[in-house]
Amino acid sequence: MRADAKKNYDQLLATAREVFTEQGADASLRDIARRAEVGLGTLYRHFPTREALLEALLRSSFDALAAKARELESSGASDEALVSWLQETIAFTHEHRGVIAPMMGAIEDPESALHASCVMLRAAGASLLARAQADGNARADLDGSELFDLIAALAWLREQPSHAPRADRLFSVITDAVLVNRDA
Amino acid sequence: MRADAKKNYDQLLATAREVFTEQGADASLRDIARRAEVGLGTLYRHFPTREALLEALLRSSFDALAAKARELESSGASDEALVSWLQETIAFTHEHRGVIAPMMGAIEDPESALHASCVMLRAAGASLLARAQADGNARADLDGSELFDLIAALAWLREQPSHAPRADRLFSVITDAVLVNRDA
DNA sequence: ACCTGAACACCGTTCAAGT
DNA sequence: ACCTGAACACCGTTCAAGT
Repeated sequence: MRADAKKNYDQLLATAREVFTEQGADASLRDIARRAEVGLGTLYRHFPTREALLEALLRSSFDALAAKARELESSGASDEALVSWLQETIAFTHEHRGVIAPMMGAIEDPESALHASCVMLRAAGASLLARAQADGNARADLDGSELFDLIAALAWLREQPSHAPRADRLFSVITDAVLVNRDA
Repeated sequence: MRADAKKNYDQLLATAREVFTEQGADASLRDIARRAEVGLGTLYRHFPTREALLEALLRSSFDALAAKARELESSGASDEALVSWLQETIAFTHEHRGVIAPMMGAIEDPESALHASCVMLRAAGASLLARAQADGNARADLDGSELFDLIAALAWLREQPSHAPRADRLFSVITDAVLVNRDA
């Protein structure tokens, strides 16, 4: 990449991070180009879709969540491992308001720039779920897609201001539904 | 209301119903005015906000859901009553794609035209939940707001195309979480 | 090889001018 | 009393013209 191109690329990413943090992942791309002091066409060539920009911005976070899952797989209790990972994943989406809707769109669209990351995330969750199920700690009749749906639902809820005071409560209601209640 | 005003009002509502059904509750208001063959200003005077238009369109459905809840309250099993009502409520939102987000925004915003309907819906669910709790059929540590959150989460999931094949499964996972599992 | 911004086709919302 | 649509301030996306 030419030096000036690289500079624009980096500047766009840094500005996108700022603007998405302020306004959510559906912020105006025009505004990002403007604040990055870069032509609108430059943004579109580096990042042909909003998903491509999100992917470049969030790739390392996706990787970190996948790494965390691998790490947790060889940790103590399989149910606690699953719950911690769910918590971290929800926290990640919460830090990036508006990202769960494109992720949900991307998971079954191989053309989306977010597809691979979402599939990886679903697989990471599926592994932790499988271990918990093998231990008898999680409902046997759930799969990775359903876990991903539950994550998405919780993530979307957390984006709703009216839901905020109940976010932690609902998280535990849903995780209770995933885990086998060993006190029963 | 003057006769011509009434005619425009009705025409707008009928067209909005069509367009929202085709494109979801976030469809273009301009498009609705155009297809209703009415000036854009006329739409805005009759319905100052998108919420006002949705409210006029859906009021009877909200009333029907509240009536259904009252009816179910004096029916057989309290757990089955709650589940049927949840099912009908989710089906309603599914018929009106895009409506759950403004509803979630309206529930804590008294200025929203959808506020009263949403509060009514939450109260209707809360009644059925309270009866199921009194019978020992539902988790005691849930309230109407949390039930509304769960409804919203399921409704949002159902709007996601990728989720479609798992909609019924996830519904039962969530209702299992609400109901006390009497086989345990 | 890369950048720019005008151009196009849309929005939501307001409001002066009309009937 | 009500209606209309131009006007304004935005979008996303493309692409001819520049360096």
